[in-house]
Amino acid sequence: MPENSVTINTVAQLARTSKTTVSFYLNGKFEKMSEETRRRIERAIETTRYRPNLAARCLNRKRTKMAGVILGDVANSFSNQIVRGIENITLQEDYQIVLGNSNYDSQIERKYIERMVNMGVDGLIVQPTLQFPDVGKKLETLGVPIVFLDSSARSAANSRVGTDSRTATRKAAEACLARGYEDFLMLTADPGQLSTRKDRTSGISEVLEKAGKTCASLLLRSDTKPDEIAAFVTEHLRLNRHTLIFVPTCWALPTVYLALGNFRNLIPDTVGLLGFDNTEWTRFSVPSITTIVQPVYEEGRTAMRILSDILSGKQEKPVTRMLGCTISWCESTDLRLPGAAGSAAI
Amino acid sequence: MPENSVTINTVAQLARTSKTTVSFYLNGKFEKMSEETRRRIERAIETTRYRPNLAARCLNRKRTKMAGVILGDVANSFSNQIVRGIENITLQEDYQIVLGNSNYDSQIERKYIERMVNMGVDGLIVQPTLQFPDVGKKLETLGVPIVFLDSSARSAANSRVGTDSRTATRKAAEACLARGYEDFLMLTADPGQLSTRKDRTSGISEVLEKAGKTCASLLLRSDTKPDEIAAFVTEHLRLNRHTLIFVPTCWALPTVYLALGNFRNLIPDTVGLLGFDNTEWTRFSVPSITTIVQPVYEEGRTAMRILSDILSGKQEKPVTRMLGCTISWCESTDLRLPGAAGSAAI
DNA sequence: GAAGATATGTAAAACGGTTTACTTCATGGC
DNA sequence: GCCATGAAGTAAACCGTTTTACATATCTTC
Repeated sequence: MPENSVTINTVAQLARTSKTTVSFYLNGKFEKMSEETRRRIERAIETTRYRPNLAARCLNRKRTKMAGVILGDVANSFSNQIVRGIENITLQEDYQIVLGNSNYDSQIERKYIERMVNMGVDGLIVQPTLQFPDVGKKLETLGVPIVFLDSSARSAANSRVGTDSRTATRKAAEACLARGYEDFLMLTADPGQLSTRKDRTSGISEVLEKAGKTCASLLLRSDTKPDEIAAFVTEHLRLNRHTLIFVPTCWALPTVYLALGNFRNLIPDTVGLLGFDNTEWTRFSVPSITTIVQPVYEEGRTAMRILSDILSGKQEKPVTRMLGCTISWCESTDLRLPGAAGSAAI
Repeated sequence: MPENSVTINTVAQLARTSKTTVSFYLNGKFEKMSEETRRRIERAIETTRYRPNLAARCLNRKRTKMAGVILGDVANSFSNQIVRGIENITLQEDYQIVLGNSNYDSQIERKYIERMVNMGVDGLIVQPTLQFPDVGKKLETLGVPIVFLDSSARSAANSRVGTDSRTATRKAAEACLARGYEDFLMLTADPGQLSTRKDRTSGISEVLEKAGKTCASLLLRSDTKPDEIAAFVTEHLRLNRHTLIFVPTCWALPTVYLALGNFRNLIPDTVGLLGFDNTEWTRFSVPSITTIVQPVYEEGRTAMRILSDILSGKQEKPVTRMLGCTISWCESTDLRLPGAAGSAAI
């Protein structure tokens, strides 16, 4: 028998009381209960090893203490820090995480949202796919609060947690200008509708415009080969110098780094490299790579904290919270010119 | 109202039939139903946007289609590949993942196991903490099947999925001997009770014994500083040459790599470096690092496959399945001597 | 045309809790 | 001695499904 056959009735019987009273006990309503009865129930629970069946509880209760978390790819470094952050709060607030992987596919995403709502999650934390905002109208009819990660989609029904990558990018670009880089080259994936991606590029455009400079760029696809990048960069460097290569798309950084093979010895003096999201290898590669760092763990914590506050009634309306980024200065941007070394909050 | 107020009764009413029939429909038992009725139910479900309440379903059904997954640290590269592998199966088999992070703490682990069983998960996949096997006797009374990851704990109640790192280590050591490394140095954390860690070191000892060699070693703690390692290695290299440094503890590899700063130019000619678990940075660092690779994604898939088979009755008894490792040959072991290049299954 | 057999369907009892509405008893005040 | 109050406790309804056991109508078969 997979099911534990000791129910609230078993306990009530053993404690010589009613299941109502046991239920009260379980929910911490001790007022209507004598010291004596309480102890009998306690003993009965202990000897029977009784554990309440959560499904039954969910049935006529509002809350299941489950939080649905739907991410594009649970395996990448963004996601796993997010999950850790969420977990940090759920553990102390007694929630359970139900995990879904949308694989950046809005069909699967929708499927997961439906299933999770049906199984009774109290709320959702979702890193939405591109298409999601279109479905936004349905959010109000969803019935549960939802927190979006890194999305610009607003509605009356959803909270948001994001990072201010625009400011960070601007500061980084300014600092690099100050360090002596004169020319900028952007290697990036098509930002498409993704506002968070646009922020990263617009932050840099803003600075360059102010400095009266322009910025060459190459659009990367997920299947762009290192050779293609290398050719483009070679051609670019034939005409320019003191170039800062900016790679705002974090999954593209390894490919770019590989493509730069022949230029590595030019880093950081002739060519600088600025990426997004530090990982083990950006720190340990030689040269190590300067990156703009999003506070991902904190983002997860914030998202779950918001959800928890909404569910407990502490927070009435949907919230938007933007977190500041950090710049992790490493060897790939010229350290020998004046400027901060190490990590800097902005 | 957070709850969707359209129930099976709403549908039954609209379809002018009984909720029993609707329930049958929902569970695919069409035999007892006229074409006509079926269509009416279909339409009613569609117009009401009815979605069955999973909690109610769980109540008197054996299965909740939830699988509990408890890992030491959901954020590391081992875990997230595991989760991806599990997710790959759950998606097609219609299970939901309920995630827990034990933080390698057996108290938290136990708490999660209890909570998950109470909430009705059909089965568990657990990367057990060291202390867990002691609690092993309780497994039989748990009521749900459990699959252990990378653990030697056997009982009549649990299945296991692991990787054969011993064979892989042996093969790698043999290959390195053949490539000309004469001296071996092991930098490792205390294996303690962890049999999977012991396998990694015993694999190498076996080979060296056969070759009539011994192996110096330094025990690393989680707080060992790079300087300390550097000093030890310097001293060792003063007396030895053609040394292969073997780091079987994957979290220690970056620290060791950092500590080897001054010796990096000696790699791979004078000093070789062999690690465990390839990651982005072991591939992209210069020189890139040869590692023994566990098929982690496949491990996750296998674990969930086993669980699913047990739950569906396809599999009667607990299973143990060991997966073969791979060696990812990179620049840090002398490639210019004869031997395979690239990745090799063993 | 009576006796199954078959097709179609349903009422009611689970499932294991929570919540509501009600009871009983003791106490105190006047 | 009567009423109000509060303390301690419980029976029964309810949550939304599944499942069991039974009902009815139609079709075969002899």
